[in-house]
Formats: sequence, C-alpha cells, structure tokens
Amino acid sequence: MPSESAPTPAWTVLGRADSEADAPVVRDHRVTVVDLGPDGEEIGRTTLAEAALPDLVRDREGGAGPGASPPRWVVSDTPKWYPVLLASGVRIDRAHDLRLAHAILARSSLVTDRSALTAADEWDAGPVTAPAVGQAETLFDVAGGRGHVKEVPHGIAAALAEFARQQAAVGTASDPGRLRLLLAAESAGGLVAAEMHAAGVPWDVAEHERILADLLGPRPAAGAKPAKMLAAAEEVRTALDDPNVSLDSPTRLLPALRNAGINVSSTSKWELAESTHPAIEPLLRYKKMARLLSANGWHWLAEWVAEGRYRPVYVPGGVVTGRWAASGGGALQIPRQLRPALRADDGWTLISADVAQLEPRALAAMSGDRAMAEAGSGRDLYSGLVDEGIVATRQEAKIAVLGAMYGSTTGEAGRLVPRLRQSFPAAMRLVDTAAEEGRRGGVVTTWLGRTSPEPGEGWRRVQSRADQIDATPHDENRARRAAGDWGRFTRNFVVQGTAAEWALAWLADLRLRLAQLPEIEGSPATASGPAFSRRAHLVFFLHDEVIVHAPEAHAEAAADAIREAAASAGRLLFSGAPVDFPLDLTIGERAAAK
DNA sequence: AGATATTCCATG
DNA sequence: GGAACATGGAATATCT
Repeated sequence: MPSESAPTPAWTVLGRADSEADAPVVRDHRVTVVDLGPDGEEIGRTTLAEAALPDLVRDREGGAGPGASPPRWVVSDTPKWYPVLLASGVRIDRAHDLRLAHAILARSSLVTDRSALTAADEWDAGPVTAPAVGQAETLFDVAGGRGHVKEVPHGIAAALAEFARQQAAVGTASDPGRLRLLLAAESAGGLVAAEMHAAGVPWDVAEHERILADLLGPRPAAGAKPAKMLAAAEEVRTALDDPNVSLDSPTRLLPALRNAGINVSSTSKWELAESTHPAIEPLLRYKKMARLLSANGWHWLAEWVAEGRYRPVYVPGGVVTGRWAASGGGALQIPRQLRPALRADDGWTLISADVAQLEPRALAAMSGDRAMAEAGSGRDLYSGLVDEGIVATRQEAKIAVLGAMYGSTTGEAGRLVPRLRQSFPAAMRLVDTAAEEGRRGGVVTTWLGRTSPEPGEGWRRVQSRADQIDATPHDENRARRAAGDWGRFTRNFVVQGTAAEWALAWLADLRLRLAQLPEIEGSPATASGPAFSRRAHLVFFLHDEVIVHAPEAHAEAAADAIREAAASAGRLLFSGAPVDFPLDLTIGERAAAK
C-alpha cells in the first residue's frame, strides 16, 4: 500500500494473487492490488485476503483526502469483482473493465496496431454469469453459473499485461481521446449494470396481480388457462364453426382459418387484422392474453420478483452495436401495460426519463448536418420535419426518418426517404456511405470508435460464388440480397452504435451525479441493498430511457441530475454541434405512454 | 427423448 | 423473389 508520501495512483489494478491462480479451491483466497502511476509505472503493490478487499476499496474511495481523487479501478470483468463490493455497501466511482475494453480495442479501426490484442485471445470471452444476489459473498469459490462459458483470466499478472497492451493500443490510435472516452463510458456501464442488478426495480406485486386479474381473469389453477382466455377461445371456435381447434398451434390454426374462408398465409396478427371475419377480433384478443400470460403472468412474478424487487441481469456490450443485452425475465421487453407495476417504496418516488428521437439526433450530430439539427432543435424532431415542409404529417416524418436509418427502399418509406436526401444531405451521405461499405464487405465505425464485425465466412462464400464464371441467376440474387442485408446492418450500426454511446455517456455522468446527492435520514429502502438503500439510484435503463428511484425529498434534485447528465453527454460527445437531446421526464406518476 | 429451428410478439 | 435495424423468450414444430 502506498505510504502517505507516495504519489496518488492513476489506476489501481485488482487481480487474484498469482501464487494461487492455478491452485485448487481453497478458502481465504488472496487478492493482489497494484497501483500504477500516470504512465503505467508500478508505484505500489500489496496482497491481502479476499475478505479484506471491501475495506481497502472503501478507504481508497472515500478516505482519500481533499484534492486526492479515487483511482480508476482496473478489473478483469466487472461482474466478477463488483457484486461482492456492493454487497458490503461499497460503491466505486470509476473503473476500467479489461474484458469490455478488449472487445472494443481488438476490433476498432481507430487502433493502428491491433496485433498484440488479437493475439491475446484469452480476453475474448463472455462475462462471468453473476451469482444470485446474496450468494456473492466470495470472489473465487463460486464455480460460475450454469454452462461452461469461457471466462477471461482473473490473475494479477494477466491483468497487468492486458492493461499494458490496451494502453499501448490506445496510444497508437488515430484519435486516442475518443477511444478513452468510449472505454470509460463502457466501463461505467459495467458498473451501472451491476449496481442496477443489486438495487433491483421496485415492483408492486399486488398491482401486477391486479392487472393480470383485470385482463385475464382470476388466477387459474396450475396448468389451466384463465377464464377470459377460455371465453375468447370459445368465441373463436364458434365463429370458425370448428369446436376443437387449438389456438396455440399455428400449424393447426392456419388450416382452420382457411376452412372458414379467411385467406391468410400465417397466423400473425398484422395479417389477421386485415380480415373482417367475426373470428378475428376474439382471436387477436386471445393472442394478446396468451402473450401476457406466458411472458409476464403469475409464473413470471413468482420466478423473477422477490421481496418487491425485479432483478434482471444486464449485459453491457452484449449487442454488437454497443447496446446492452439482458437476460432474465425479458428486461428488454417489459410490456408497457405493466409499467404501473413499477412502484416506488413508501417515501420514495420513481423518476423516468427518455430521450426523444435519440437515434436521428445522434445521426444529425455525428454527420454535422445543420439542417437536421435545426429540425430537431427545441422541439419534436418529427414535427420539425412537418414545420419545415419536408413531409406532410408527423407519421410520414417518422416513416421517412426510420426508413433512412434502417435502409427501407419500398412502400411509403421508399417514397419519402428521397426527400430527406434532399433536405439533409450530410446525414444521408453518412448512412449511405456506411451502407455502401457494408455491401462491399467492409467495416464501419461509430463516433467514438466501436467497429462493426466483419461479415462471416458464409457471406464471403456467397459473394465469391456469384463472381464465378458459372454463377447462376440464383447465385447472383442470393449474393445481392446478402450484400443488401449487410449494408442495412452497417448503415444502422453507425447510428444505433453512436446513439448507444450517447446513452452510455448519459448513464456514466448520471450515476456520478446521483452519488453526490445526500443520504436520507430515517428508514432506508431496505430491499435495494446496502449501497443504494439510502440515496437516489438508477434502477432501470433501456437504450434511451432511465428510471431512478429517489427519496421524495430528493426527487427534484435527481430530476435535475438526469437533465444535466443529458446535456453533459451531448457536450462530451459532440461539443460544438448544435444538436440538443431533449428529455421527456416524469416524476412520480407512471411514465407517459410513448 | 433431447437438441435445434421456426413462429410469434414484446421492447427501443 | 424480396421486403425495415437491434434484441429476448415462450411455445410449438421438426430433426436426429
């Protein structure tokens, strides 16, 4: 440990003590803590029992004197290290997650020499599957989750070597500042993900059950279907004059529909909705109920909500574009019908905020398209297109803008997108160029430096077959289609990926601002865990929206933090660009329907 | 029987 | 013959 005269470390690397990295499972593991100076030189090292780690981290985070800032903690994989700290009530300000950083740097086109990173492919691994809350009392005894997912190395020597490789790679980058920003934001995302899992979404089981009873009928016996579903099913069978058909099996339902004269090629709802047959209305009603029951019914409640908290596992960087993935209870698909079940603890309130039209704004900012920025300035971007006479209605504006970002070429979008090309040439040039690069099999890169994957072997085979002398029209069509698909992917990648970077910067800034808010007096929100029960904290994040659980007395301060963080994210990524990122923010009541 | 694919629908 | 991006998850269908 550094003495008082030692320089303040810029980074502090955590790793399992190497003497036991390959040792069989023993109790009382040891952790080595290495302090690095601003140039990466080692300035201190200590080894301690795993159980002593939370106290050391707490000291370094909070005990640093005035003027001294806590280090940026360098860890192999945040879900390996952070849950035990959180369980001890210790949160950290800043981190560098080696696994997440490796995934970015080993692919980023901004890095001039990636060879050392690509050679270190032991760092090309998935995240540790977090142990259940309450079972995270040790770092190394828990033999991982289910399955045999490869983990990154956790030893101190491996961590130091990888960190050095990463620093060197960033140093060679054409724009190191952007990459550093991305790595800091990505790592902060790792911290937020662990924190939100530990805190949990406050969930009102009684309200959820009330919604279920309202929409489906009383809770049925195990295995039985709710009364309202049974009734709707009977209506369908009567209308089809087919007393036994199963509504749950598309392969059996489809011929039954056709026998009744309903000419459809699938049982999906948008196709069914075109028919006026009397069986359609109850069938759509049935399907909606079936979906609610299987995805978020009583079974979901029992499995995913405990002690008033829903705790999904968030997976930062889980999507190639940089968006988060999630697993456990379908956190990315919580239906809006159930939003009323998100309910603050007594004396607390929920604040939800989402960014209006994040992706087109990110596109306007990164492309420097002043006209597009102007269309969204201080107002709904879609209405801006109408005001400026580019399209006639808000609905048309939405179709045109989404079509431009997704690469639509047919139908209404095909008709409207060209108008955007005329009005917003810079923005359209950016996405058109990205699409062209993808069609050629190249890669594209987001604003901060996340690079798209290269197309797979199968894609290349299809392309080269179409170039053979004996290629058939079928081969050529297939190649053209695959090229178009990949072009739409890269077109969207730069926009979705840059929007994800803005959202990460927002989150990263927000969590630090929230940590500055005061703690409450009186009884804490105990279900949220020791690190969050006394202060406003993030409980939910989904691409462009956040929900904060805050003591009522601090609700306005937390709302300000959310707004300030959004403004700060815009400046941090696009300083100087005349693009704003307005929020729809609601305190207390349910989030406004989108 | 168990693994894998398909269909459908929920989210941004 | 295709068609507008990124997901997760349940239920059913199909393959081995």
